[in-house]
Formats: sequence, C-alpha cells, structure tokens
Amino acid sequence: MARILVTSALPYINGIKHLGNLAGSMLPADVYVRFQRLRGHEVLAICATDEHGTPAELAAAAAGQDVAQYCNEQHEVQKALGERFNLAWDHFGRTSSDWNKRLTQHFAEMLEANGLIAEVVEKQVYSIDDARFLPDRYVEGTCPNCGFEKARGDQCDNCGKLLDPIDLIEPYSAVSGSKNLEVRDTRHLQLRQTEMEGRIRAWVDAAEGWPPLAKSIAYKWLDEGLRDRTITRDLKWGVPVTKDGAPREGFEDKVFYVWFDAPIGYISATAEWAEATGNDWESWWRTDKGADDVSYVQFMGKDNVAFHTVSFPATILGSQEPWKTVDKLKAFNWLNWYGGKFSTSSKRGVFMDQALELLPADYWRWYLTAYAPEGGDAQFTWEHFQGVINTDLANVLGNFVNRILKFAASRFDGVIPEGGEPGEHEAWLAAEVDQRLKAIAAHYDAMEFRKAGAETRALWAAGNEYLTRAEPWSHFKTDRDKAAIGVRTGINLAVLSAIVAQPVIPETAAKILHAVGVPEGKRTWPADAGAVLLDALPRGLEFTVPDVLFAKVEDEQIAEWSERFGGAV
RNA sequence: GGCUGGGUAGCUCAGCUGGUUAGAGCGCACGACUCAUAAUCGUGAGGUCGGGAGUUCAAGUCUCCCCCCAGCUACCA
Repeated sequence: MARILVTSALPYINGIKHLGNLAGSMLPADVYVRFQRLRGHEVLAICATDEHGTPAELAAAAAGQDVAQYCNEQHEVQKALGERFNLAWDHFGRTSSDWNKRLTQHFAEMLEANGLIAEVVEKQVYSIDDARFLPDRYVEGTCPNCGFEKARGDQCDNCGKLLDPIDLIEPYSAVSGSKNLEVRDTRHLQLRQTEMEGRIRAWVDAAEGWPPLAKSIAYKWLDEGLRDRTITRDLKWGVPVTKDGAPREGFEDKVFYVWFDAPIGYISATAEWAEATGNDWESWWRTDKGADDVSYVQFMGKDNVAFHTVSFPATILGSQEPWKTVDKLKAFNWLNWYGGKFSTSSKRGVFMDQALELLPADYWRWYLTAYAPEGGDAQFTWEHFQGVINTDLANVLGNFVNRILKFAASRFDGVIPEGGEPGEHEAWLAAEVDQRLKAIAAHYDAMEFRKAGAETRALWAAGNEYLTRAEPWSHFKTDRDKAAIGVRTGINLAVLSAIVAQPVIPETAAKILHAVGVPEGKRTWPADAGAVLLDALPRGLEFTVPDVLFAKVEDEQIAEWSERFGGAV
C-alpha cells in the first residue's frame, strides 16, 4: 500500500467555477483519488479556495461586501458545489486560514534567514480616487503601439505587445475609470530566485513523473534565467508581513503576494485536516517525519505549471527545510466554449451550479473526464456532449445493465441463476476483461484520462457484444442452463463495469452495485483473473432492477440549453 | 517578438525510440438480432497525416523554412 498525496490547483474565490476549471484540475484529481483508493492505497486529497489578491477585493467590493465576509460565503458555495459534484476531498480548506498565515510567515522568515530575501523599492501606479495601488493589468489606456483604446498595463489585447503601465496613453484605473493616477515608490520584499537557479534546475533535472509539457515549461523559465520575484503587495487582504514573528516595520499595509501564499495552502489545508481529524500532517509533508514514502501528485491547468515547477519549489527549497516536493504532475489544457474561452468575468459557458440544474453530476463527470483536454485544448459543444452522453452512458452502459438485469428478473425470478458451464463465449469475455482491466489501471496510473475512459467504455461495450454472442434469450427456450450461464456471466460483468466506473461516475456505479447487492467491501479494484471475476456473485443472490440509469439527452433539451447559454451562435 | 503545445478520416482524438495496405470512437450506409432506454451486434465507405524542401533503402514519425490555432512571457490568478 502506498501513501499518495493529491492536490488540485486551488480554485480562486471570485465566483462559481465553470466547467473548464472543473475539468482542468479538480475533477481529474478526484477521479485519480478515487481510483487509487479503490486499489487500496492510502490517499489524502487536499484542495482549498485561493482567497487573496486584488480580484478578491474587487469582487467583494462589487458585491458590496467586506472581503472576509465575501470569502466566507464564496468558500461555502464552492465547497458545497464540489461536494455536489462528488469531489471526495479529505479537506477543502482556505488560504485565509490561520494555519496558512502561520506557514506563509514561517516560509518567508526561513527564506530571509537563508539570505534569500531582499527589500527593494519599486514604482507602482497608485489610484488616488480608488485609494489603492493598481496591479499593471488594472491600469488601462491607449496602446502606444497600435492605438487600441482598452489596452491593459501589462499587455495590449489587440496587438499583443507587452507593455508597462507608464507606456499607456491616457491611462485610467480599470477599477473606477479614474484618470487620477500617479506613480509612487513602494517598498517590497523580493525572493532572490537568482540565487537558487542551480538548486531548482537540479531539482527539475531529477524529476521523473512530469509530462513533457511540464518539464519544458520549467526549463523554459530556467533557460531564460530566473528573476527575483516580488512576493509582497500593497493590499489589505492577505497574509500580513512579519519579521521575527512581529509585524514588519514599514510593511503594516502590505501582505504577501497571493502566489506566494496560495501553494502553501496545500500544506496548511493538510494541517487543518489533521487538526480536525486527529491526524498527523507532518507525516505527509516533512520528509524527516515520515513523508519520505509519500508520492505527491499535483493536478493543474497549463497556466499554473510554472508556479508549481519553479516558484513554489523556490519557496520550499529555499527554506532549506525537509519539505516534501511534487513527484508527479499532471497538467491540462483548456476546455473551450464554442471556440472561445469559458470566462468567469464575462459569464461565458456553463458554471458548476448551472450544470447541476441540467443534469446529475455523473453525466458531467464522465464527459469531462473521458474527453478531458489532455493533448491540446478541447472544445465543449452541446452536440458533442449530447452524443457522448447518449452513446457512452445511455446506450452502452445504461442499456447493457438494464437489458441483462431485466431479462434475468423476468426469466430467472430475480436471482443469480445456477446451471451451465463456461464455454467459448465466456472464455472470450474473460480474456477481454483481463485485457481491459489491466489497460484501465495502467492508464489511470499514468493519469491518461481519455485513454482510461476509452478502455472503460470498451469494457462496457464488451458486455453488449457478449450478450449478442451468448444470446441467452434464444437458449432460454431450449436449454435453460445455457441461458443461465449467459445471464450469470452478464450480471457479473455488469458488476465489474460498475466497479471500474466508480472513479468517474460514483453515483451510478453505486446504484448498480446496490441493485445487485454487492457489499461495500467487495467494491475494490478487481485483482482476480477474468474467469474468476465473471463468476464471483453467489448463485441464488437476489437482485433488483434499478430505474433507467441515464436518461438520454433530447434534441429539445439541447435546443433549450443552446438558447439559454448562448451555444453555437 | 520569444518560448511551449497543437494542426492526422465529416466530428473528437490515438499513433513509443522512422519500417508491411495510417488506427479508434462518434456520425453515415447496408445487413443481423429482438433480451433491452427505437437500445444492441456485424460489415462497409471516407484521409495526398497544415504547406514546401531535405536526410534515408524507408517519414505522420527526423532536419530546415513557412502558414494557422492556443497558452505562457514573471504585478490577473
């Protein structure tokens, strides 16, 4: 049994997440977690809301709320939605927690003790009317390059040129529109990543469980040369800056940069979990206290890779303390919405709460996992979604389970029948099961979710093919035993189909297993040979026929949803 | 501009270190079956593998140039 720590990129606090966010880290992480638990491993699944930063302050202001109160509410909303999607976290924490404050301050002080922190004075745009400093992208104005009037201070969306806020013609605050801006000096802490380039490169060199995408992004940053990063900001909402445990002089109105404290949230959320459950968090995070044998897996979108392969490691390695670092890393591309992007701010696409109004979680979980944006960006369209749900879930799995159980209920009195001996059809199916189970497990281990999905589907499809070969309905009229072996084998395969489906569609899998009376303890990942698995249910066991497992998505629904959510316009 | 990833059948994608007639699922056509959610099973038609040049006995797979899409480019997260 292995100990596996799984974290998914922390969802930002400023509103309900859309399906792209779900598909890009939280959901695949959960599928992986469930799979590894089924295999009997000790898995700790950690997530949290990422609550600091300018967008949180602005979102709270827009909602007319105090930031802390806004975050309290949004945290609960996101937690509840995650749970409704059956994300089986051990703990869903918050980066605004006391633990995160303490650990963030601890890391900063360790870095300083190791000579990796410098105080610098920077120039930053200050908005007098907003009474706040503005991050570069919150200053807008006319692009000096192309004349675009809504260019952001970091980059022009029209011509793509990288900008500095002071380059903008007629700059104004993106927050209020005020042109009453000035450049002010402001004192900040810098993390001297330049000092750590060698250590980080050696660490990346030694990493083995990363996909090429992740390594190439990390090397790109290293090859360009790491720069010192400013890790504090002029904000009120965040982790206060300390020195020797007391407020740091001159930094009373500053906090740590959200990207400095957010990844530390993985650790602090684990600590919160331990505190709440009486467990030991250090055995998961400190290699001197038992975390040596932990396999740490991170899930994230591609935009997050550099922070997880370079910036966060710089914090951890720079502390010179024996912290656990990531072993395997899985990065996803984007799920797009009809060629464009899902967007929280412009409300493009389907959001987690809306998705659940339309269909149960399993439908989304299957679609988003089996067709995850792995190789490149993927597009969500209602038509594709409908095709996938109807074919994979309703026709292949749902109908298979339904047909075999209904037939068995009407012809064999609702019990697993006795009689008959395995023949060529059963041998074919057993070989199929052996091959598929092995492939599915291998793909999950490799975090290849599309492939795992395709193989899972192939196992379900094998059920339908088997029934066509065994045709128990024909034999029933002439040779009851021959029909019995077909039915028995079919129901066993239905159970296997459900067991294997648990990571992706836990609710439906549970329905099937409950209907056939498979006890909780016998739902773990199958280890026996196919021939054994296909005769695992006790003869005479009573079962029930569940209601239709998956309703088809009708054309009228697609039309209605396309209308409601924009869709193909 | 730089870097990274992608551009393979109508659609969504797989193709590891180059090697027989380029694969899968969906969709489509035809056939079979009737236990089942008009579900299922089988067969078949579809591709000059973004464009061009090169290396090689042999390239979707390697090299170079070009085009298109996406992301990142360190103060949005």
